[in-house]
Amino acid sequence: MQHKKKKGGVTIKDIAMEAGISYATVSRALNNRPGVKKATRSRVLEVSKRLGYYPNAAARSLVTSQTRALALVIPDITNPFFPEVARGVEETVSKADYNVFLCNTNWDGHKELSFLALFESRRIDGLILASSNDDGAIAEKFAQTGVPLVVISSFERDIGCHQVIVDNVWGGYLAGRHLLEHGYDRIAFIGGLAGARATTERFSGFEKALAGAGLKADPGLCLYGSFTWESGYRNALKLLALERRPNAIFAANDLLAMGIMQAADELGLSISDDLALIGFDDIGFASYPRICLTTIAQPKKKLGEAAAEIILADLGSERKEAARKIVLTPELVIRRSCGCY
Amino acid sequence: MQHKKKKGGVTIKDIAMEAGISYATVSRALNNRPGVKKATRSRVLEVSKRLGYYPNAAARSLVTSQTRALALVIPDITNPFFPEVARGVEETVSKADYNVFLCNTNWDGHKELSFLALFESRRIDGLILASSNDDGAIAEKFAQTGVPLVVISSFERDIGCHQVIVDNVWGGYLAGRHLLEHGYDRIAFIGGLAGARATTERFSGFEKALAGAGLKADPGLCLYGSFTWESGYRNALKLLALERRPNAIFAANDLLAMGIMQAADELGLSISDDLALIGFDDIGFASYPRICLTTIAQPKKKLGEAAAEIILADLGSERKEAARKIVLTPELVIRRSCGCY
DNA sequence: AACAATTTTGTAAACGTTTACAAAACAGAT
DNA sequence: ATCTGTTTTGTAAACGTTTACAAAATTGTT
Repeated sequence: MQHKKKKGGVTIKDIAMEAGISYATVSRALNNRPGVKKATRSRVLEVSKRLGYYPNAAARSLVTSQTRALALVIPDITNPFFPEVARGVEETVSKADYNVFLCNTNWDGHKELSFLALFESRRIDGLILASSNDDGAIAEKFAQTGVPLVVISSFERDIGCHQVIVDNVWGGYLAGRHLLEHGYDRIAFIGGLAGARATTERFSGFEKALAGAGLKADPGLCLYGSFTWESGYRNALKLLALERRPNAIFAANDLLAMGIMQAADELGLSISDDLALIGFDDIGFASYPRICLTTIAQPKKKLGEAAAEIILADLGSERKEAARKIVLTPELVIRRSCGCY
Repeated sequence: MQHKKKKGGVTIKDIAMEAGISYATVSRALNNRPGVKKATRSRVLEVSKRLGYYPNAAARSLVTSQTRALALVIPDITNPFFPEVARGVEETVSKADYNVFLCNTNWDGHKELSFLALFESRRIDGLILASSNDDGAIAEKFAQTGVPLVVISSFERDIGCHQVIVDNVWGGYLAGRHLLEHGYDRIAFIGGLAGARATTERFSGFEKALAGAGLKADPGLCLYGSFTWESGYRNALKLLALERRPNAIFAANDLLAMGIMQAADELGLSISDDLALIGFDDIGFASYPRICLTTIAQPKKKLGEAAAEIILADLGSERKEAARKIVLTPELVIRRSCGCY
């Protein structure tokens, strides 16, 4: 008859007992603290290995008040963009022995906010936030917790925390300019969430490009919804049913673009011949031959890595770090959908 | 001049002080333990809210020896199959106030094993494992830790832990049978990792279907690699360069199938007319109009949910639960790629 | 008003670490 | 052998909870 719970594993005291020394010394040996005799240290190491000792993270946290855990908040694990970012984060921080709680919000501000309790309770050491909410209210709440925070989305007002973003305006500009160069005169814009920075910034770059050509965006050709392909599909259907339908569309992300493709396909319209299309993100599937989506590529993994490095640096330093802001530059990658070939 | 670290937040003692009672009572009130006066309880709640109290998870873990943290190990966060599973897990366990560490192994057995230290150290309460390694060696090591473990992949030998799997053999059979019904006589198989259960089981179902028609799988038409689309692409290229090339292919997952499509496209071969194709998983993109991949659909989210529920049940019960095994049934979903339309 | 029974509260120990400080062991010099 | 200085080790407190047990307060009964 065995107990279900081993009720705690091997502790530092067991090692001390076995090695015939005090547990303070064991702690020192295990943590490579100075002032412990070589012979003792190796004996401790030997015993600890033999007994199968693993330090109890909770106990350690309690006294050091750091958990070596981070949280990464993303709005949609189902959008290939975010797993890529997550990978960048995870790989970087794991090298420094940090682990990450992946928090998926499903674009739900309430759920996002509800993670606050998690962070507070678990006393995570740092937080990387890709907010679904763009007025910065939630981010500000997170910032108030005092843990190092880096946001990988931008906000209207300055939150005063680290920031790693890609230059959405520039990306939008690139897209607009490229479409213009092709001579399209009725260029539509399909955004994600209305008011979301990813939408508005990309749009403003797009507008800038139009302005450069002496044009203005036609409000009737600018539709919004959410960052899903269903939304792109529905809005494209509307746009393409128009009397004078657009001959080019800039989509605020690739998922939207794929929805647009779908709509065009169904209507028998040829993407690139009848309708030029540019997306944003460069998710893996964009390069797929059957898709060949021209898009504004974001350095996804890099984004995660940069955010992780900032957190790590902040965690490593004693003083409070000044808020850093890193702006990554997106690039136009030309495939078929824009009608270039 | 402010200190960087707040060095611990509001504690139970602060509340006790403020409310003028002992901290044991505060603890009881906060945890809804019986035997605390209604008035006291509400006062505690009020004070705790006013002070912004969050229980310290580490301290709590230390005494209760449970962390309310689970780990989910997956081999490839970049394969849309797994985020879907992850979502099922996360949504289910979060309702019971558990959080999850997402551990991505990149199909690397070493990395997978290295997570062991994490689990031991963090004393996670439970573990859901989609192993990249199929002989069960790693899973067995995980099982030895004594924490409730549910694997969502199958192994050659019986590991003696909970298991939630989909019937790969049946899935393979469905695929083979469907292809056979179409009259294809040279059916190839492109697997993922050779020897991986996902590969071998799906293949064995496929063989069974062939056998039912008095046929045998042609070893020359069965290629292996990894579960990525690049691998599918490369192997398809080989297959399609054959003198007597196959007229149908069963791919062990959708990513592979998409690679195969790509190869066919490049060679000017029509999927469905010149080459029938069936995948496995039913990732989101399979239903995309430009893909229209006929595939064996796995209940991805369900898989995660079921695994999570088992863990939760195990965690909830006092005695050691008998190992449960849940087998989910995959389904054939017919789209274009198999030549049905 | 006193007692028993019950409800509510408080005290203290425990969980497994880290770390300041004190104590002991050792080395080298006399 | 003794002393000094250094290295190594040990003791004890602390981190923030939970919880068994003891103590106190409250209630009901007579």
